[in-house]
Amino acid sequence: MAEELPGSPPEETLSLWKREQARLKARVVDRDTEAWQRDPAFSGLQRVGGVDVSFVKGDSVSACASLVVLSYPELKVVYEDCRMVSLTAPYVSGFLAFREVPFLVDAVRRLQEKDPHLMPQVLLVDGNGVLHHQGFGVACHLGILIDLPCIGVAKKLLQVDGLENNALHKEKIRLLRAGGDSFPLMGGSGTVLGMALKSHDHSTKPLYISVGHKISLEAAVRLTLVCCRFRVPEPVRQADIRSRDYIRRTLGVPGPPASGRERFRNYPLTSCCGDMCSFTRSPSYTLTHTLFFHSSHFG
DNA sequence: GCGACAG
DNA sequence: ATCTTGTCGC
Repeated sequence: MAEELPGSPPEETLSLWKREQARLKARVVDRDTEAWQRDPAFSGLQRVGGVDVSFVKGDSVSACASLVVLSYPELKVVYEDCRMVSLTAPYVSGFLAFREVPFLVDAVRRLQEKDPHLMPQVLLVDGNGVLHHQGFGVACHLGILIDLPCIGVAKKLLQVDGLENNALHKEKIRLLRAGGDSFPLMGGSGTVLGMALKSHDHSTKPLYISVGHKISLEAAVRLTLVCCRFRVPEPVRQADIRSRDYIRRTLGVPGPPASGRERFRNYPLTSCCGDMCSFTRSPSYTLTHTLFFHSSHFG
């Protein structure tokens, strides 16, 4: 049975979360640390990872966390890990990591134990890096916890530090001509927090790229671009597709194939997900994740 | 009451 | 995030 998730955490919890973000933020490295990152052709780069969490319709707790690893430059999937999980924290803008990151860390840990030679050299994360309220989005958070280069790839502009999706911003987007065109996202302090990137010649909406950990913004944008067959870079796109498929296979098609709108009529989700989840976490999300964070570092 | 709101 | 079918276009 799925636990109830509060609509919004108490102010005290948000305060703890902010303090944790501030503490971990000091460890972020926003420059290139690997040789391949400075190479014009990324020679030396062989594996790029992508992570995502997809949700079960009508259930705020059940989700599928996925990690995929793609070969570079072929962009073929060489590793996939999908897992049903029970989320313990609600979604709060600015605190996405506290909802999703524990399960992503678990996935990376499983890879480390099962196929360490397939460990990606960089991870593309669905969400922001330093382009964030506290300068510490989910891509930074994950990067710090697993000590791997991470890139924040957001599909919508997070309006922080004076950044606004206003008429001027939309005009700048309109002026992006070809795939690869971009413009900097300057925060109020004059710092470049990220880049708006047209990832495809015929894509209207840009991607919002920011540094997660152990990579420069320039390399992050350049790598994202070479991973794009479509608007969303292939590692993130494959993680998304496969996690959604996993949910469909697991919860959506228990019986003979039905047709039309008959297929996904509110199946009893809770019965099956209890068995699927090997993680049973504390019902309270107040301190659980913070404690979990301390105990997780390797590599 | 109104706008904002990564996933 | 998710709800949604076909359809127009390269």
